[in-house]
Amino acid sequence: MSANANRTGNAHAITVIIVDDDPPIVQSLRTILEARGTVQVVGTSTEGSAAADLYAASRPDIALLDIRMPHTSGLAAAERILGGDPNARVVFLTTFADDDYIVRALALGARGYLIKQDVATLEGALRAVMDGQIVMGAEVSGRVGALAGRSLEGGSALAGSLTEREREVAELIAEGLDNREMAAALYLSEGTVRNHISAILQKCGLRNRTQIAIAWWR
Amino acid sequence: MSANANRTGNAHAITVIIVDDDPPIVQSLRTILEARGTVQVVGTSTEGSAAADLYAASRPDIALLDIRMPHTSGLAAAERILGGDPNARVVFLTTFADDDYIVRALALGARGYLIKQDVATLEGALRAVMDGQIVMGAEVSGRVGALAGRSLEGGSALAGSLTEREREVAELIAEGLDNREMAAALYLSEGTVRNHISAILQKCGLRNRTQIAIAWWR
DNA sequence: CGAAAACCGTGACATTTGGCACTTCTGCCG
DNA sequence: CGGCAGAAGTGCCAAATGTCACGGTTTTCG
Repeated sequence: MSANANRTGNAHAITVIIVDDDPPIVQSLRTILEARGTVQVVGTSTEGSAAADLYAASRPDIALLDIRMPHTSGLAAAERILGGDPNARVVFLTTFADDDYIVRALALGARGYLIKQDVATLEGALRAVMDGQIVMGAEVSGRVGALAGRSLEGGSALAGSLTEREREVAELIAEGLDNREMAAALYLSEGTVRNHISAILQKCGLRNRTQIAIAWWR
Repeated sequence: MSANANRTGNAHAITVIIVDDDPPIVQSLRTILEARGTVQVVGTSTEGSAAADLYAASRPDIALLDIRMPHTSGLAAAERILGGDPNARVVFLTTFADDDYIVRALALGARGYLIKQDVATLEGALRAVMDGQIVMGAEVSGRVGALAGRSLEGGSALAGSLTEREREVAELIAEGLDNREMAAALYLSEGTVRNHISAILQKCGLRNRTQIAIAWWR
């Protein structure tokens, strides 16, 4: 609202193409991106196989590609686009964090790997991409961090700053116990177990017990 | 939907601290960042060892750390900051693509890895970080792609009798998604996702989603 | 000493989850 | 053709989970 004040004198709108197999998504993305007038959608398609041609024809600043599509995946489409123009700015859109895809996406030379859902942050991300940065959605961070950690060594993102009790609770979660069982196993009340879990989630930046188990078995 | 909307404080002035061993750089960064009034530098230091205390004292939205410093490196400083607050937004600054560090930076949970030189793009990058994105300078991208090791394995310790859809759901559970996120990811209703989960639990003799995640990762 | 942190507990509360019943649509097999 | 299984959906319900705000104890450390 009060944000007005176009920061950069960069008056010209960012041109993009959108390729996503789901028509409603294409439409809503277009509407949202064009709302402020700083992004202009110069082409759309629901077919991955059409992406490269669409790119060649419209030469947008950025190509937004859904990574999961029926026939031609976003990765294949990106490969063809980048084959034709190695300086193309390809940004992938994904509905969830898939670390297998993100590695391949980055290897291909993608400039972004964003989460479709949080649409409010899309425009800012595209602007950063125009500035030459590479942008990844927050939900992907965990997976990238885990990947990076894996490629180094076992850096337990979990064990970090947990207290002894919290570590015990985390271990039991990783064994598949529910709160009642943990309370029995540790001679605690169920409420206390819950408090420990809340502390673990807060400290580790996780959202639920399943993610604790995943982090434990990295 | 990011879960870290916590105490973001709202709004328009992003508060940052700057830690860099070179005083002129600190000064010029401060000047440039504050020029527009959208970023407020609430603390600076030329000593990596002081970073964690400075962070704890000023609680900025973002900590900007030089990655190469004489005594305490930016990585060590970040470790201490993130140890105290796992949701801290740590952004590294580097003089040029020093890709050796990026892997460790990402493993630590850094939100950004930017090139000091192109200062004009800094503010936009910080804004994207505030939106929950992770931002990397373009020069760094190559190394991340090289992380492409083997992220290929996909667990199937799960009973083989699962249908395709059920397998997909199991995989997303193992990624840590909740029902709402899975529904969005698979274009299903939340109710249907639950039905699939019930089927998985029944078929595999498990009792909750956490056990599905554990089984998936062995 | 006094402050801080770990630890244990309670109770209220909202949200998430899992189970169950029942319907619809599709493609496939005998 | 009928029957069946997978997939998708709805609605309802109870249990499990996570958060918050407390109060209490003990230990650690400056």
